[in-house]
Amino acid sequence: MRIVVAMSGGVDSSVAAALLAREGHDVVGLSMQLYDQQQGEITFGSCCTLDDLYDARRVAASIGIPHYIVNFERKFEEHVVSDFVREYAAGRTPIPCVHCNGDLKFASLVERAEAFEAEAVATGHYAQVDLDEETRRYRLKRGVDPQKDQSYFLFTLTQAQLARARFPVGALDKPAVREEARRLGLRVAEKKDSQEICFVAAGEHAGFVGKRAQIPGGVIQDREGHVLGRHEGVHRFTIGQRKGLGLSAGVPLYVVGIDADTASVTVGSREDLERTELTASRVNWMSGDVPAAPIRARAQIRYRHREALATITPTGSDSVSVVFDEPQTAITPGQAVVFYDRDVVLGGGWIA
RNA sequence: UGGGGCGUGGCCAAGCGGUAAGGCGCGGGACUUUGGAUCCCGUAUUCGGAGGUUCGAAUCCUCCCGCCCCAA
Repeated sequence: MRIVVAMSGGVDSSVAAALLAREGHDVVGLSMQLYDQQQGEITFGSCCTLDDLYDARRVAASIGIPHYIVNFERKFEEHVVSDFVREYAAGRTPIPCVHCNGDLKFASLVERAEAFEAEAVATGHYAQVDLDEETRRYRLKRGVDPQKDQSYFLFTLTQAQLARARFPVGALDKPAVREEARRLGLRVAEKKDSQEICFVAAGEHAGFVGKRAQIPGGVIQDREGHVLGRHEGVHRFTIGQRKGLGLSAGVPLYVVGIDADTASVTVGSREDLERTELTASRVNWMSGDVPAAPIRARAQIRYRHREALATITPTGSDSVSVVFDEPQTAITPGQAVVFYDRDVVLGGGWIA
């Protein structure tokens, strides 16, 4: 079977490609060029740089598969970067990785795959897919390694995309992946895990957004409306944030509310961050139909959040109301809420 | 200028004769394919200023400076 592998230049996708090749598949490596490497405008983050493309190329060569670099600069700008800026400007906190996965890797890349007459698209995500024999639906499941599971970032995938998706490292844990990389002699075996937003250097995202959007400053207030200080734009904050407020009080202060319309940021105590309910829109019930009645499931409100039991009530074809059994800390608009039945992703949506 | 109170690191604050707690903030690290959180480490040779008492003072005394409250 011909399979296209999205190679980022990291260990995971490198091993994914190697495993598929070893299984005898006709593997084609594709790497996405996401931004013009020549323009000094972007301060580079930790992945998808020229060095990473080079690593991907070298890995492809060493495992004996063809490798191509596809130019996704425009798509990346359209789907990932512009959304990132728009969301922050609106006082929400975006997850660029979800768009990168859904809109690029599993949408645009699938199109490219067709040009290569490939039947499937593989990535280095820690997630699993299988076909539910009863419903004849594809199911997205958590990766075997609970520490590295990335199913949360894949909740927008459709049945058509799942049908073609392959996650070769999803059945392994990270140490096993590194071990495999070492065994294969891959140059990226000890490469550091990617982290943080790939197109923005650590700690620079506020500056990045500020350069692309005019965002007014405003006040920082407590829950009673007392002005405690000023800030230079709502894009510098997210719900639950503690650092960078420039305020001191007897107890740590956290951002508990952001209002882009009035450019105000509200702070409060840690307890003030707790909420039991949320609503989500653009919900993708990826493995089934919209439930006819409220369901009990576990909901995860951020990557690395321990999923919590909740009652999920559909309020429309793609909207839901979620009520947790226990209060959750820092439910943040712009982040995703993903529903799980054990390790199976039922669906997910965007927190309003 | 009658009475009272206070001035300790960026903020708050303990200490009240024995050689500067703690919290917040800030910096660094760990963790992490979003942001945030969390955890660990660091952060005043010095206590508004100048004298004095004392073996020894942020702590006692004197004067000065600056705030605040009450009364007129």
